[in-house]
Amino acid sequence: MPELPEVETARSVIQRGGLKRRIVEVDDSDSWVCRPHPPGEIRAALLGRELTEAHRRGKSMWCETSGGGPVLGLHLGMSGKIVIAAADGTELDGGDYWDRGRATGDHRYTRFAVSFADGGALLLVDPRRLGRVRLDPPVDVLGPDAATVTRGKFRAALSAGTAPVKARLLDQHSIAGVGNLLADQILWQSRIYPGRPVRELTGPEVDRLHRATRNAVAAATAAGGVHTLKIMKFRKPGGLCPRDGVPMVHATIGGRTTYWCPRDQSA
DNA sequence: AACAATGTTCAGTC
DNA sequence: GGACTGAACATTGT
Repeated sequence: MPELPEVETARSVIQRGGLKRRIVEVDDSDSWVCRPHPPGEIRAALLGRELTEAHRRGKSMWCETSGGGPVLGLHLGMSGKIVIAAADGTELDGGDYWDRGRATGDHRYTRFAVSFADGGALLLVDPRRLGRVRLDPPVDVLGPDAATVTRGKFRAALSAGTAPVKARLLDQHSIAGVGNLLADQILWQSRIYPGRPVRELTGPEVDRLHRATRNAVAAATAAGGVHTLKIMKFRKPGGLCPRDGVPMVHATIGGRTTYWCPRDQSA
């Protein structure tokens, strides 16, 4: 589920409801999600502290903690979401594709939990268990955030190499935050073939990609998630490009299923 | 039952 | 060492 827009929603939920509450219990028993920390290590580092600030870069989130405590890194993986619960049982929900239609309060897939002194909690709910919780995560290795990347930084990230442009857009070290669906939207909006080597892109094409990236991220964030992107309506078998009515085609590019319009995104 | 899934990482190759 | 590719990871839904 989560690309940059969903992660930003989750960060906002933590910022709004998860800060300044004393931590009295932590369930870090899932040693896969909490790797490389052994069970109890994250718990011991957080007990008695508060989360004081929630940050995000690309798809990575992290929270500062009080009293000179460690940074708590949170990653939603392929299917995670953050739930903030209040003592009275009400929930602030970071939103989740996988939970649409499912009763609220269904936390069968909780993989990590922080309980607060006021009776509330912060939960990482993640059916596919590819999310991750760790202390002091490395965030400096990420590229510039896709929501705010400047034209100059964007040009630099796409200036050299032979990788398909879609693979480069998905590379979190180059640009942080673009996932499979955003990438298809960005390339379709820019009318560029996803398999084109970045080295062959012209200056105007790179600038189109930059504008499309900023636009797609802003639009999806405002509308509530990447599932609201225009391309979702025709990014499927039998889908027709709304610009010219041609059937979309698909193949694996950059290691991921990719849809494009063979008419105006020609190789 | 087989396959794909909105993500990351690691081993292998050039 | 750097760039790049494809498989692996854990689990669920179609």
